[in-house]
Amino acid sequence: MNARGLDLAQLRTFLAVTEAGSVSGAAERVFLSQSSVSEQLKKLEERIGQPLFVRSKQGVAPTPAGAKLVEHARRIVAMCDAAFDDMLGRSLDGELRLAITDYYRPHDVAAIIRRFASQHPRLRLHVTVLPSAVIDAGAHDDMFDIGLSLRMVDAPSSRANRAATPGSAAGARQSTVIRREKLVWVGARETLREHGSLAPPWPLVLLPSTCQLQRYVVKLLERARMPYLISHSASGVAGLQLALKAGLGISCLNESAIGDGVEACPASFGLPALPAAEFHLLPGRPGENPQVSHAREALAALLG
DNA sequence: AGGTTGTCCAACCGAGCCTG
DNA sequence: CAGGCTCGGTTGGACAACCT
Repeated sequence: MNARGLDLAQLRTFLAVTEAGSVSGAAERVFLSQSSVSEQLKKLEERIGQPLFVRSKQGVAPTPAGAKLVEHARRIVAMCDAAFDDMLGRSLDGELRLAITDYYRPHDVAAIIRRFASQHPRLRLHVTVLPSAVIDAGAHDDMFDIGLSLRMVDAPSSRANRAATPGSAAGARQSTVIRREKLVWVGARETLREHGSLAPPWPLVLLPSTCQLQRYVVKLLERARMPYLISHSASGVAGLQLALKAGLGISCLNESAIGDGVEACPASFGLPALPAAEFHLLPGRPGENPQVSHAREALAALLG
């Protein structure tokens, strides 16, 4: 190791700790033991000459020095990865069109895409937010290069996809499940706590019927013979979150899309049980540019 | 010059301990 | 009890010394 400067492995571990919020969580990410991560942090702190994290039983939080180092570390690691890919002839350039559902980790997705873009500075990234049904339907068109859609685990389209065998017309290539989350009924925290219960008909905050999750919710309530009224229609998940927070009604969201001021409805409401949701990275089209295939692999590593 | 051996040291791990 | 730290043992890479 150099007598001066920063060690790349330690910086990667440092970033993993920052992102995981704990030493043990970071250990899983970087495939080391908790003690090894702790020792690497200690060495990095000794080298820098000041503590980078405040330790507690809830995990770790960056000190001002730690927060300062995060930005440097991200740039250094991204530049290193980009240089490595470039030397292997895997550097991405040109235009890449990404279609993504807005249910996917709304609070993190911008940072993930920014990190992807910084790893591939020559890439011109074009991101479009679309309903999952549109993304799935466009899988065979030339609307986008890489698609990320949401599917309910017990929904027929999902089952069909899972059952697809290589060589079959519809599912010659399998999509990749990159994340699985619970779906939950949600409403404004204040409304739920103040009233304790809501009376039917259930006021629903929904997206347009092009959203398969919202169609699913309506079908579920109708099947359970639970009266509802659509109290607010939003154009996207961000609008849905605002309407929920304002107490305009209840809706169904995946865990990572639950925003501030919104929380799960209590079981006492008796709302129907919801399935899990999966985020699918659509497979490449036949004859796809190898660069797009590589971009898909790189994105899958970041999106998980 | 190239191969083998011995030594050093950094990195890792698991166990046990500490702390709030 | 969960999460982090410390310690002792193990492993593997780097390097010098030695041998063929």
